[in-house]
Amino acid sequence: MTDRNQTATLADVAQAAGVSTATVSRCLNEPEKVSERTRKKVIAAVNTLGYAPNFAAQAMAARRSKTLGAVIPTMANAIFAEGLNAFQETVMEAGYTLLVATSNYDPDEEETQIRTLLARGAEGLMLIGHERNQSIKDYLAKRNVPKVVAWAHDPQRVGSSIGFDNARAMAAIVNHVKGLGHNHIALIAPPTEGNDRVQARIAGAADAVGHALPTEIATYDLDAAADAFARLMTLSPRPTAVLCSNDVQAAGAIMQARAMGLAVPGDVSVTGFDDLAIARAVDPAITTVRVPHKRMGRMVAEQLLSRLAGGADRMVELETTLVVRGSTAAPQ
Amino acid sequence: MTDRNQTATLADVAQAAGVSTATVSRCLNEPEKVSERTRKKVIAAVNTLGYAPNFAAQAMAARRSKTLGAVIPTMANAIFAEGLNAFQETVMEAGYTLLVATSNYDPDEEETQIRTLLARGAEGLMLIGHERNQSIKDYLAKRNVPKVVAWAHDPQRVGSSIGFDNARAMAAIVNHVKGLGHNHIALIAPPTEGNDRVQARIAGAADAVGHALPTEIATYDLDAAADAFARLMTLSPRPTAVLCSNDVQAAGAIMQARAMGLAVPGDVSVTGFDDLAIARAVDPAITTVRVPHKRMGRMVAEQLLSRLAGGADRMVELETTLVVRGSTAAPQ
DNA sequence: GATGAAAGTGTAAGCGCTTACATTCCTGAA
DNA sequence: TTCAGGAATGTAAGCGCTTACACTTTCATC
Repeated sequence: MTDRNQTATLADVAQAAGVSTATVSRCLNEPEKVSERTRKKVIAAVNTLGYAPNFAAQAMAARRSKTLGAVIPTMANAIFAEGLNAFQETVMEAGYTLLVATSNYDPDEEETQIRTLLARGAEGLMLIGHERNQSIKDYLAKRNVPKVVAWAHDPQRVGSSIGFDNARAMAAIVNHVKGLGHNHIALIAPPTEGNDRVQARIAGAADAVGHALPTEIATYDLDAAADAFARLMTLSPRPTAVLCSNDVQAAGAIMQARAMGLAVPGDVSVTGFDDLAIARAVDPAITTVRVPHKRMGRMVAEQLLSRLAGGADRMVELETTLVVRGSTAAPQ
Repeated sequence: MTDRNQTATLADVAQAAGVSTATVSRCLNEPEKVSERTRKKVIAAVNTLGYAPNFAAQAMAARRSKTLGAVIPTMANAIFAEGLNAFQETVMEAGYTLLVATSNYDPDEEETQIRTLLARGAEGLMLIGHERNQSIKDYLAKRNVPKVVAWAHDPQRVGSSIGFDNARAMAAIVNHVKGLGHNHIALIAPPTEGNDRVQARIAGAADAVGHALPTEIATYDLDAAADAFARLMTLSPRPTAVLCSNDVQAAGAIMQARAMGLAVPGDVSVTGFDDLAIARAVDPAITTVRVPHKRMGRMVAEQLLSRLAGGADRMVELETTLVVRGSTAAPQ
């Protein structure tokens, strides 16, 4: 801890330029309020000293951090990557920086991450799904932090959200499969706790067929999905269609089908969700639901910025589209 | 901007607990220095007020942020996700928080991201690869910011790095393919500018065969790789093996081969790099190089923390392993 | 040239914390 | 009982910035 990280301060720049710190600050933040002459002097000083503003000091003095936060369940698969990217881009264009945290699908972890982001000065949050601990909901309400919920749409809720109707999207898949003639349909879904998107999908599927479907729980990786698929294949009657909550799981299911010598879609149809790259990479390509991730991310950012500027809450429902590919066909 | 975000401050807690701010601060940061009695009072006050420390103020007063930064090329594919995750976990265990930024494989963008992270108080950085703008190198050197380079190992360089020998890993693939009897080998690689890992891989392949190989450049997505594969198939003699710089590209190549009616590995062998999930999801599964992402991420964090604590620079070379799967076979 | 408004600049008070140093309290040995 | 010395606490000086307010210049107008 010697003089590491020694950095020029505003005062250094001011001295070098022969002006006051106020002028330097203005020059950097509201250049139009400073005369041409002074501006040049200041900029020269900034450059020679390699001055970079200290973020903490800035945030503290101005009492706003120009920072937004996002907490997503995971970075481990691509589900959120694209939306987050679009979110980030939009946010940066507006001069804000983004703090990202992951909750690992754990409500408690999400809560601490939210608190951390807030302590770090996040002025607004993007959150995934509606469901979370009551304590953190209260906290957010009390602090009056603008937030917008993404990846979910539920007209029953209040507040800002940009998302799609998970139940309806799932129902669309079910109807497609039913339309092909399948009567023995089963589900592979990730753990439902704290995940209202998945709950909605399971419920949507049940609604569409009129009863609850046999469901195996698997985490978001190939092997877990493969195991779940194997378990489903022991049921009798054996399902002729397996609907997965995610393309990765669908890929795992297809992988396992291959290992078991079952043809897809000949012996069993498989569907995914999200339309990730992997959906087209596997053989057969996966019938899935395309979610407008990019658009969603961008709209979340816009809505959040609008809330920050005093705008009203808004709920937007985005359309999803069924993408039929080779992994589904009529049962033999 | 009314009284939004009003939050209890240290002073509020101090008043509520009937002690000084210094005591509250100590109670939170060095509890052992405070008597049992006071501690209880303070903790009670903290809870009833819902106090959370203001990060900016903390960082400013203590003149250290307990923050590390990482800038990775992209979150769009899974390449860096796993390593970053491990990095993050290790860093959090040590009580640090992590700031992540993406450069989109653009050196200039990387430079601004690094500056941003530093302005935000990052005390150390994880960077991918050795190659970057001289200006930012100078800046880091001048500010004496501890950094460790990941994903690359180059004995020629100085400083801390945890990585593997990209050239050697690629040579291993080439040797495997050559060993199967292939003489017409081609490459699909991402844009090489500012990406020393890819440059090393291309060079490693060239070394292993004794001459430069026909190479098509494609970004990290299925379609770009598919196009690149199609272009390679127009060469004469037609390559019997296509080595990709990444599993996603390999998946794209296989997808395209299927579309063109070419059998993999019958008509053409394909290899990948990284051993991502997708490598096992596709059919045939991809012969690839397994990189110890998790271990690497963890070691980078440890090395960075050690540097922060005054430790010395260290260069670690990790082993990679060739994983032979169905996508490679002897040429017909 | 005098005048007042507008434009440019400076002064200084914090923002919410940490921490060196000063002060007070408590303990046990003499 | 006394008192040294450690333990517990308080006081107050910043950390590097922004910004209200005060002040000085500039300049068009009369």
